[in-house]
Amino acid sequence: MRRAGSTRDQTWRAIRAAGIRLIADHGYEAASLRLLAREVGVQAGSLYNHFGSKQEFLARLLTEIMQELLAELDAALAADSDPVAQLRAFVALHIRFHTARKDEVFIGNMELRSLTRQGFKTVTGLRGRYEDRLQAIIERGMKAETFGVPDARVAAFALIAMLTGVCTWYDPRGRLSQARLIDLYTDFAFRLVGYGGR
Amino acid sequence: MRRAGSTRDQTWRAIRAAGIRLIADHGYEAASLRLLAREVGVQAGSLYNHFGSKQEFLARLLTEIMQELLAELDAALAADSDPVAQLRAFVALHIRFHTARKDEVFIGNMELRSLTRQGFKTVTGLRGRYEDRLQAIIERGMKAETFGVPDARVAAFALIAMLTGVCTWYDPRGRLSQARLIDLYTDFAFRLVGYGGR
DNA sequence: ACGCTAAATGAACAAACGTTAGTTTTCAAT
DNA sequence: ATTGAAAACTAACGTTTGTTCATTTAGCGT
Repeated sequence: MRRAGSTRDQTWRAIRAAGIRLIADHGYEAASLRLLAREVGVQAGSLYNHFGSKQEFLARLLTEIMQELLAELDAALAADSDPVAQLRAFVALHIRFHTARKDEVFIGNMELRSLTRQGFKTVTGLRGRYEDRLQAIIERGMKAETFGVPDARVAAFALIAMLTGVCTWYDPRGRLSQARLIDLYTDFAFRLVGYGGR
Repeated sequence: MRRAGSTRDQTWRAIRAAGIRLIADHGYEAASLRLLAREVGVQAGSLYNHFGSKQEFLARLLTEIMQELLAELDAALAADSDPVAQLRAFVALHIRFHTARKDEVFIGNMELRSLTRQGFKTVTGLRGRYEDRLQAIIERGMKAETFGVPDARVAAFALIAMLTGVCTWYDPRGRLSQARLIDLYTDFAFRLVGYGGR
């Protein structure tokens, strides 16, 4: 039987939201489909109207998250091509995304190993492009002699790791507001790339 | 039957090593005891001669890892009480530990959510003490006016996240040696805390 | 208004899971 | 050399897991 007032899209959004929360809380393997179904208010078998397998579900979640992050980044970087402005935009976007949607990026970082080869390649490919964006900003800043780092690739890795760390401890009701966090980390970022004109 | 030439200690070390590798590769939930037993060369039931439950096994692994990290840190910091020397020692130890024993720290960061409340409290308690060490170094550096950061706690978090990131991409056979990494990250660390005399 | 499709149900599947129990063999101390 | 404890084996247990299937019902385009 089909339930009254249910559309494909509504149910999918509920599945997606519950899936992200459950996987973030317990991990992919420990998040059972029966538990997921209960959270959605549905039987376990019904989930297969919305995905082909649990594995495909995970791959879809992670891929979509990375695609959204990358799309938002490109939108944020389009406004200004100056490396200083772009680094500022990068930090702001990254922190905003990683605090507002911490569960999603959390599983995006944690559950890569739960993917099969194909999904893994897709998601790490997207992640690689994200890292490349930052590396390119740093390199252009060095060419313009406004930034100075000994190794642009490692600097990009160090920066992203530093920024991503917030999603492991950030608490929306905590001591620091999102805006304050962005200020702090923007400062750290410019220090890291050796930008003098702060 | 007991197997020829086997002692409690030998088997335990094999279990520990295989457990760390399997959990790092597949995650705690996905690392089954039957697979672990096969890697050790033993039957699944035999594992219960060495731990009380899978959950206790994980808690023991993570606790020991954090204890060793903390002990090595305290040993490294004992040599010199100067904040500059101590920050240098902190970075060197952290990178060395996180590259040499990357699987262990990897699960130490990833599998916290798989612990029950008690184990979780123990491990995060140790981790908190580790973070406090770094925060104390930064604060003493600020009091001496050799360091300058807007928020010592966030700076400590940012630093640790930055340094810990290496264990997600470091490859012993890759472009960068361990020594080179330490140099790079030491530089980043001093930039981050605003140390002028580099 | 009707009919087709799509979303749900509930029951069942085999496989894999953590764990326990009883038994057998080796090690180490007497 | 004998004995008691320790470490391994085999076998089985009750759950839980992801997944499938036939069936039922609601939504939507014609």
